[in-house]
Amino acid sequence: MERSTRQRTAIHSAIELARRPLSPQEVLDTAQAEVPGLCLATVYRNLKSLLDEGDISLVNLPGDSARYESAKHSHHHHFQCHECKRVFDVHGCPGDLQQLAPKGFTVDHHELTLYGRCDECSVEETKEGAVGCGAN
Amino acid sequence: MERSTRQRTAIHSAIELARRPLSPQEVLDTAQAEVPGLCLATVYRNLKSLLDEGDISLVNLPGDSARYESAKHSHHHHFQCHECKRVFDVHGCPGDLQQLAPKGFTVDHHELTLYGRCDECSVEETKEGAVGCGAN
DNA sequence: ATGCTAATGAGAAATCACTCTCAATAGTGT
DNA sequence: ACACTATTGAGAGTGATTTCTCATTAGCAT
Repeated sequence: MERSTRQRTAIHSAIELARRPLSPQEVLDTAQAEVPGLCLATVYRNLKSLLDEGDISLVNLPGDSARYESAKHSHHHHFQCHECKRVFDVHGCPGDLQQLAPKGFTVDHHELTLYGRCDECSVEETKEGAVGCGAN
Repeated sequence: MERSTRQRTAIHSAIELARRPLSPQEVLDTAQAEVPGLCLATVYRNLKSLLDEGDISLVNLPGDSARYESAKHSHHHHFQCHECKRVFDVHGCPGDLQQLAPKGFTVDHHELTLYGRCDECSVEETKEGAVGCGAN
C-alpha cells in the first residue's frame, strides 16, 4: 500500500502552500528546505501520484512546460509576467465562451492566459536602470 | 543577402494557404508536395527566418508544441478538438481582460484556447459506435 | 556563362522534460 | 524489534523537438 514519506509530504505541502502554480524544479527547490537530499526524480514520481489521486492539478501555459497547483482551487485563470516569468492566479472569468465557437462546435472547457507585468515588475520598470524584480 | 528558393516559397505558401496553424511536421508534409526532397531542418530554418521577418507568427497552445500561421490573420483565438486534436481559428474575443488582473498588474496580451468537439466530431459522437471523425 | 556564397539535405548532435533502473533506505503491520 | 516491500537517490536512458555540421547545390550579380 501507499506509504507516507517525508518527501511526499514536503512535495505536497510545497504545492498547497504556494499561491501560484509551481514547476517541478520550483517544487524541488521549495521542498528541499524540508528534505535536503530530495531529488527531481522523486518530485516527478510524487507529482504523478498526487495528480492521479486528485490532490493536485496540472497547469499548462502556452509554450511553457507543466506546472502544478493545489486541486482545492476553484475555476480560475493565470497571468504570466513577461519580466520575471512567474505565474499568478487570476480569479474571474469572461465566461459564456460557447458563443465564440463556430456553429456545430461544442465548448466544454477553456484556458485563458493573460500576459503583462506583475505589480512588482511594474514598479521596477518605473525606476530608471532598474534590473530584475526581486524574483530572479 | 537573402535568396528566394523553391523551398522557402513552398514553406511560406503552405502556411499562407492553411486555414489553421500548422506544426513543423505538417508544414513539411504540405510543402513536400511542391519540393519532394525537402527536409525538416530546412523547414525549421525557414520558419525561424519567416518569423524574424514577421511573415508568419508563432502559435502556442497549452501543453502542445509550436505551430505556425500566417501573420496576416488579425487578432483571434483557437479551438482544439479533444477528439481529432486539430486546431481551428476562433474569431471573436471576450476583450477587456485588464479588469480580471489583480491591481498593479498590467495586461498587454492574452491567449484564449477553447476545448471541446468540432462539428465533424460532434456528428460522429451521435452515431452509436462510431470511431474517429475523418481527421485521424 | 561564371564566380561567389547563401541555402540545402542528411545525419549527427544538442536540449529539455521526464522516466527508468537498481541498490540502499525507511515506512508499516505484526 | 523485525521483516517485508514501497520509496528513495543517483545517474543513465528515452523520446520529442530543434539545432548544428559540412559537403553539395543553386540564386543572383556581374
